[in-house]
Amino acid sequence: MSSERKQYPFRLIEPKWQKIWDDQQTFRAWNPGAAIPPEHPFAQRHPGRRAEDLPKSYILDMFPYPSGAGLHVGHPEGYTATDILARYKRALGFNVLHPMGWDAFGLPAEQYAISTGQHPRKTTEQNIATFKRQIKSLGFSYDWSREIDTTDPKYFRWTQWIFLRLYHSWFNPQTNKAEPIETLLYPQELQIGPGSSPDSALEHKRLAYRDSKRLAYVAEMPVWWCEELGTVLANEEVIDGKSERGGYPVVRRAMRQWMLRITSYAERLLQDLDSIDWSHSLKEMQRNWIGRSEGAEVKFSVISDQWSVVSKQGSVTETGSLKTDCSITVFTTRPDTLFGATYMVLAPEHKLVAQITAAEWPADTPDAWKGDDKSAARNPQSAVAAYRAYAASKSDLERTDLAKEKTGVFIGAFARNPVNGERIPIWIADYVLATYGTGAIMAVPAHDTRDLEFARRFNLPIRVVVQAPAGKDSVGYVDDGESVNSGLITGLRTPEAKRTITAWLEEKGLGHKTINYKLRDWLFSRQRYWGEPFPIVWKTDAGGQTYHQALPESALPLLPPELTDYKPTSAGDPPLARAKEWVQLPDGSSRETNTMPQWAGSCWYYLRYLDPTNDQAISASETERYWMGARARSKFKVQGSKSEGSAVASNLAPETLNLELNESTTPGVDLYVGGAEHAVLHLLYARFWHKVLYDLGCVSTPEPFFKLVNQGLILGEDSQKMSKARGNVVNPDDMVREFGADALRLYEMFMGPLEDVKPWSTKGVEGVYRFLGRVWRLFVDEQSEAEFEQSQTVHPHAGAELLDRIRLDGAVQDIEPTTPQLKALHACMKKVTEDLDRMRFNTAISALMVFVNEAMTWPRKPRPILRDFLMLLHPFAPHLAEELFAKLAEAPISNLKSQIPLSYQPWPKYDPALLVEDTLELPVQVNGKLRGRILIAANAGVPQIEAAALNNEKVKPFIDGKTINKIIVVPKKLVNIVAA
RNA sequence: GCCGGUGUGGCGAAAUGGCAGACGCACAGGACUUAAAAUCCUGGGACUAUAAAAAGUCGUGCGGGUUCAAGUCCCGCCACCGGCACCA
Repeated sequence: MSSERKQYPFRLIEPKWQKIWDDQQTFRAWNPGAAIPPEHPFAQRHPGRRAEDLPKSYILDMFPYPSGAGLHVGHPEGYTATDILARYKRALGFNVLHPMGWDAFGLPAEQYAISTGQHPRKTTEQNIATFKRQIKSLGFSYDWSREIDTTDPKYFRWTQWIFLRLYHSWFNPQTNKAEPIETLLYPQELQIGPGSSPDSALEHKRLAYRDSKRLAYVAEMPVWWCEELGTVLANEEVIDGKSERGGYPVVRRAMRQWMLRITSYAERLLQDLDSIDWSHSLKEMQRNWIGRSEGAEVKFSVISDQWSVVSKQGSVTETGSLKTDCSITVFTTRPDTLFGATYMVLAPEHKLVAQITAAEWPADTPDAWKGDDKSAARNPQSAVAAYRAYAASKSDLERTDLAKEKTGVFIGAFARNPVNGERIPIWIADYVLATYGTGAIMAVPAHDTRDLEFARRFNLPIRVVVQAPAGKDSVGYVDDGESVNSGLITGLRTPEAKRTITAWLEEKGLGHKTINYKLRDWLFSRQRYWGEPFPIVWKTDAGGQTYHQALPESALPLLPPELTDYKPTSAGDPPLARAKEWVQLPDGSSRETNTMPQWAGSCWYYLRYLDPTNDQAISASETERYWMGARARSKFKVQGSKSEGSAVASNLAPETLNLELNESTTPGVDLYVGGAEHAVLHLLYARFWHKVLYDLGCVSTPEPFFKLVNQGLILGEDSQKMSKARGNVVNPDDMVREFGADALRLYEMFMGPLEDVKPWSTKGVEGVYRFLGRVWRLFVDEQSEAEFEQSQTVHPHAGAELLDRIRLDGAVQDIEPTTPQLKALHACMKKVTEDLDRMRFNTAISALMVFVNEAMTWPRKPRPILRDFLMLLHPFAPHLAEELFAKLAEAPISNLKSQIPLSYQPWPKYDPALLVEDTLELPVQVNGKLRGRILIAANAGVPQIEAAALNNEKVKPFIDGKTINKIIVVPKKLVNIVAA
């Protein structure tokens, strides 16, 4: 291709316009109250108006991690879609915020630093430079004055600030929101009586209580430690119990970790999905991740005849008989099956296991119940210890491997079923997770697949308590049915049975209704260098107890120390621990050495774009309320929900703002586009932080992203996922060099619907490139272009000024358009406008092609028509459109009155009257099959149409000799004759 | 297993319940050219039939249904893609 004649001189055109946009700051977005220079296109388009007088549109891309590999063709897909809409919205008269930045903390730069000693900042800067060059070469209309970088201390100062807000807050279940920790209410025994001064013991307890309630709190949590690599690994970096890199063994190690209390927000995160316009599948993913389930907690009392306390080493330290008041609480979604509970299972890690395990096997305990490790089967305690060691050695992945057979050990103890007093055995098994519910279950083998599998293996009783519908086996039946053999609920349908038994349990104090979530609190610390340090120090009190304390806001940003070695210490401390002078403070306290995860910076970046240089706040309140649509009360339809959502977005007084309310003003980011890989984590974390900031009055909307769209993955030409290994990676730089940025943009949008997965085709790029060439030839004079090319050969290093030698085609004239020409234009306007509103870029482009195909046949081309066409083209192919628009503007023409740049010209409005046809061609069907066509006046009446249809020569043979039962005339669509 | 999505020419794809395949790619034929490239024009779902045309039959993963009319709506399957996965 490179040897071929170029379709048009995009290599001069594209850099030319990119420079003009840069110099002019064309796409700078103005905040409320900003002084807008009168020469800026915004001021020319909207003379005398302030930024806040216009409706806003916040169009956001998921910002990239600037990797060393550079941009991928997947990136420009979403970026082009948002850029098209940003340009379209600008043309519609919106004040558009369309920013870009860098999610630049992360592992690759750190690992590169470990192996080369090069500071991650250096690598990061280089990668950002590459990404920025590549993104700029595509001509996106970003406001680069708002560029942010999560690794910039001016940025992460605020990431740390938000962490402090989390640290200084608790979740008040009464108000269902976050509040400053000062409002925390202490339980009776921790309250300070009036006038009395607290002693240090009480003060210590109060501190511990307060710390346990913070939204950011500390807990011992297991992490993966890889001895060989000398580092801690993330879950995703551990494959089958080995490190992803190098395949070295990893072990679970308990470490002190920072956690964020996202679980407090589970219900709101779930509920508020109904108020935002995200795809059905994405909402479902979030719902599944949150995993709400309603059920009951039920208490089972332990009736062990012998009990004992076992030390960590496995030896018995204490024994006795019949420990009373010891009970196990289980969570179940099926309290109606309580009568079918024939055994119980605790997670191996359950706290009560040590306490209730019997010293000796009860008489008649089958050998199979004593565990697979025969050497440990001599008594319950050694069997339990062996099983717990076995379970602990397995990775999460192995533990959840469904294919394997269920394992477990009877602990020699029994519990009493609260509904029927039955004595049932207690087991430990790793199919019960310590982290969900209460870490203990009642097993109902007849109506739970897992319990059934387990019961069959160990020969435990299976009792049917729910009658399956006729034709289905009740054993293993897990759906709703009718309760049987179940005392007071026998005969009730499942929902009723649940209610009844739960009420009964509550009355007896044996249980209560409850809601459980799969969502876990967020493990927020990483043992890494290249991340935000925690603004926390550790101190030791007089009693030798350590406790944490937040740094004051004035200490922010807290910079990471300079290091030469980025590996964790041999003791397993994070790399920051190597900087002893940084860690140890003069007052004897020491700094937290963990860092925040990469998610931290991306949790709130969309708020920083609003006011990126503000050093008093994340963003000024007025600015935040303008861009986030604090006053929006737009009614909107939410996909998949019957009710019409009403987003009353603000908890602030709207009267104080002087905003123009617009129908389409939405609360939060108007459009957020990015990959589906962030469907759960990033989008859930960001929603969580946003809600906390909302509770604390820092932001004015409960949700950050109103409308969200996932662009589909772009596959290689072989329809396989693009990867270096497969050699099917397409580099955007190559495409821009060969075909230009406009062609690349246009192709990415023409491939198919934005959200679909679709394979790349370089031939397809050539196709749209040819289309752009046809657009070019529609406008320019061939002779002058040939001269231009000659002069280019003579002056190979000449710049864009050579483009001035190209003249408009003589057929382009300032003449009255003909009716067919107007029709072609307005049909195109209608289609492109409607398709842009629905984000159907591929069909909008096809409408542009249809127009050009027709316009190519016109002997004379009216300038006003071509001018409007360029408006339609410009969001898709902005460089070419600008260049041709400039050529058109060289001579004054009727509808080019002002000097407003193309990027700020108003969007053309189509005239429906022009699209009305006088004569229509109607298809005529006989019994639903197409048989002929009639030409008929558009205003013809039904009898006239019927007559024409019946008299059509093509139709006649199919109705001759038949009875005509009915003629259906669909106005302007078709005629169907029903005959027999 | 559960949840979500998608199945339409050789390929990417279009089609408020109303002419299936717009637009593009690839392909074929033609014009221009010494020739090629580029460009321009023409063709095209499959099958039957025909010298050609006209024409007919079938056709949107499979099987049913609703309807004058179904790619589109309903019921039951199948395949593929994505997510979750012992969550009680």
